[in-house]
Amino acid sequence: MTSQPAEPPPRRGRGRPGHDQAAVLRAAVELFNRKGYDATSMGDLAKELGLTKPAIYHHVTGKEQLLGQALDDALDELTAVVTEAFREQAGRSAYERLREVVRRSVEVLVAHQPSVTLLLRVRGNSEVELAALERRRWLDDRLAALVTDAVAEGALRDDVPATLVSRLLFGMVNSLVEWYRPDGAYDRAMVADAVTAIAFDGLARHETRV
Amino acid sequence: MTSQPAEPPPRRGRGRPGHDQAAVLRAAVELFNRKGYDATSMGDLAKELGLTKPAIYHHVTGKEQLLGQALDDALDELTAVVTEAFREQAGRSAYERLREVVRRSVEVLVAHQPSVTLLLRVRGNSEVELAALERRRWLDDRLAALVTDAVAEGALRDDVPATLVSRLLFGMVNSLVEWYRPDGAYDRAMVADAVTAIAFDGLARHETRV
DNA sequence: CCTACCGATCGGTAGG
DNA sequence: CCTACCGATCGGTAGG
Repeated sequence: MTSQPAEPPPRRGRGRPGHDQAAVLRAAVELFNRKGYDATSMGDLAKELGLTKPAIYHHVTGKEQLLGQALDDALDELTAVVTEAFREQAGRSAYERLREVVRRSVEVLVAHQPSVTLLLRVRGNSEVELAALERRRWLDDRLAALVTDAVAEGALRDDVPATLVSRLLFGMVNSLVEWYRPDGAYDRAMVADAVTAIAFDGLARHETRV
Repeated sequence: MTSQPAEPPPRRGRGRPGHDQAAVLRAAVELFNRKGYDATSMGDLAKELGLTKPAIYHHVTGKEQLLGQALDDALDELTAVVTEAFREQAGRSAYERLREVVRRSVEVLVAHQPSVTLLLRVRGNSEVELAALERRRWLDDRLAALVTDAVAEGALRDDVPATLVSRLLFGMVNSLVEWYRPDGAYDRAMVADAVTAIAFDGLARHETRV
């Protein structure tokens, strides 16, 4: 091994277009989602960016760092939604807070779809993935607690266990990442309305609603 | 390709424990789900079975064949559910057929959870995966058509586009594979009831139901 | 000659 | 940012 100067500052006005770290991350996340993390090689990423493989390592320290940054992005956004529901909405009923969490979660899913998609596919194959799973578990526990509170208030049906309700509700919300496309037929607000309506009122036509 | 005698009967009383093709497949699917297909090596599978890697090739022709068999299993089961809804239930309303499809889908998901989980994670990275995606798309189209019919009957709400309803409904159903465990707290019928109740009637408590 | 394997290694490619 | 490579490991197969 030869010693090597660490990270020269990015030159302007010379050399190639100048991809920055964010552009590499965006392209990486797009590929990770399209082909899967393991099936994506750093060579694939280089080709996508019009660089050589070694050139990527000028911008990022490695493949797993790219994954970690994407997972942190998704987790930070979702954590903000959940934290807010408990902190800033303390005066409202659990039912109202749950509706708000569902709506805001949908908005995060569509606004940060690529990184959230990666998060939902994490299997725990590395330290980075295990750390993400731990944060995700914390979120799931908070959401389940909110559902339990809403059932206890009498706002939600009590003929199904609250943990099961929570899993199915957020299973539906999370399924958005499988098909939602920002340039598709449905805009953000429309999807949020549809999810909230179907989740809380069901998809059957009712004669009377409360 | 060379012609080949199909499946010799398993010998008893001599040689090693005698893993058969089905046992290798079961172990492979379990590993594919736990670690991901690409992250699972044939060496991992060999270790799990207590064999050497070359020994696996006595039972199966390769890694991708294992994936293909699992995907076919899931697709065959789901295709049967959908086909039956159109063929054997022609006299019933679309709404009734849709409810039945949801219930039967839940049952297939929990009975064939490992292979269905693999199916839902396919990205199209190979011929085997592309073929599976094509069959899956056929299923999704049939299900969407059934939802459209149920809306046209007036049985389902018409304030949300039918394609969106279909995606959210089966997104919830499919999310089962993320957490359902056969040895867990919920049995098959309980989960099927919960999904159907929440999907069609919603999770809010209503004063009146139709 | 069969089966059920083993120790060793093939040609290629991964991340770095 | 490239050419030239590394240690390791991949899926799959050789002879015995």
